[in-house]
Amino acid sequence: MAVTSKGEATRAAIFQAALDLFRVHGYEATTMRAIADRAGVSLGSSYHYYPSKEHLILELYSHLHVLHREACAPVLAREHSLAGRLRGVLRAIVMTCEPFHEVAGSLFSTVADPRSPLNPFGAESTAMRNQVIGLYAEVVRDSDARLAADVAAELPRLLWLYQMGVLYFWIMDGSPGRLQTLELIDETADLIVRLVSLANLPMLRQPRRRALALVRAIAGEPPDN
Amino acid sequence: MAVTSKGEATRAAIFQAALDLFRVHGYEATTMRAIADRAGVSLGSSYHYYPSKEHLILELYSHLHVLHREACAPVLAREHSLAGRLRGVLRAIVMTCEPFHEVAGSLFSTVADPRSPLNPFGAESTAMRNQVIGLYAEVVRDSDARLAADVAAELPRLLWLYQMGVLYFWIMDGSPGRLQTLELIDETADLIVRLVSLANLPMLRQPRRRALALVRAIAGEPPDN
DNA sequence: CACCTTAGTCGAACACGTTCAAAAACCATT
DNA sequence: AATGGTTTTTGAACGTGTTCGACTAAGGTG
Repeated sequence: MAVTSKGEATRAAIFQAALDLFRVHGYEATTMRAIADRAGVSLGSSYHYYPSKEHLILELYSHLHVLHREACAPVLAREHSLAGRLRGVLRAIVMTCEPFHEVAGSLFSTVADPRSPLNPFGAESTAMRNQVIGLYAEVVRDSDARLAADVAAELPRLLWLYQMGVLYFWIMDGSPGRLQTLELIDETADLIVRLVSLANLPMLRQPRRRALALVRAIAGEPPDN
Repeated sequence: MAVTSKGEATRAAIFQAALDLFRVHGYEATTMRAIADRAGVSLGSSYHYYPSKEHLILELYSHLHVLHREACAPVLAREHSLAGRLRGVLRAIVMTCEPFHEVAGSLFSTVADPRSPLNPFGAESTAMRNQVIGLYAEVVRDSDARLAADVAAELPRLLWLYQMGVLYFWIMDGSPGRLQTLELIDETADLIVRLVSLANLPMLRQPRRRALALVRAIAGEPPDN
């Protein structure tokens, strides 16, 4: 779509204009005509670089993922408790996405559609999914928590799912300063760590085995990293 | 919106036309003009009865909810174990919605948007939400499971959330006969009952309290039924 | 330099959801 | 029957995302 450096510059200008307008007016109130105007190009040109308005969100999506990894790095280097690492990573994602809170709803509903190539569960986003799961594998691996091997094996995938739940909660969260989301993160991160470390209790052993078997059966080894 | 019986008939015709077209072409590919045409009314009339295209989905929802309640009745009358009742209700919802499986994806992504008036967590769907939560209250109340009072109080709401998770899984499920979803239901229903009945263990008491407090803090008493 | 290919640009036109003011049909009351 | 108010219906607009065919600019090739 953008082959020459001139094309690349135009593409960047369109994305930047969209970003600015999204921030100020939100996603829906921002028209493609306004984006084109601000970028100094014609309406048609915008569609030369981005096949649809939603594709501008997609660009934002990968943009945010990079920022998130950067935001995570310090806390992952510093913190060693599993709960602390989890909290840190989740807080980081909320902070990173905060400027786009209003846009996030549209992003989510776009991506939630099973037919969307960007659906987090779909085949086409395996790479991105594995990156995020890999992040949580790192969260688990370098923590000082002592976990059973079978739990440790499936935990990253489950934490990835957990992150998606938290993000959806955040999208819906209208509380000032997004305090509800922060409370949710603090409480659930703690709860998860507590439950995971209790998983060795004799009484929990059988449910744990079946639960993990279910996760394996569904998420399957085939598309594994 | 529909005061006279004639109005009621028109409203029904529009809904029926929408249903037919949704089934065949899906939600997005169905235009309001096509619906109006098929119903034999003008475009404007459709908007007299349904403020927006999305409101047709809402009607479909309550339509399906009625069918679901009917499909549930036998198993709820017969079955007394909590796990059996849960399984029954969830299988029933999957069966009921099956004719709309292909459409469900676009419906979901439309409804998942926080700005949509149909968002399940939003204010406008409180009535529908409480109906479903009420169904799960019935599932819990008339079962022979012995639950702590605090757990029993929050469980219906949590089961409603669980149902939404299962439904999203079902939407994504492309397996023949939807067998994966059925397996998920069987396993998780069992797992939930097991965990809930273990909630009285001394070691689980404190996490349980905090978890329930969190649910209360977030779902809140204010918009309670 | 002339030519050709391709990337980039443009803006008019289209389709669809939605709005609105006015017409028509309907119904109760006089 | 006539009147007045309410419900229902209509179709022409409007705004917006998207498409498309044509034009321009740039760069390589003989």
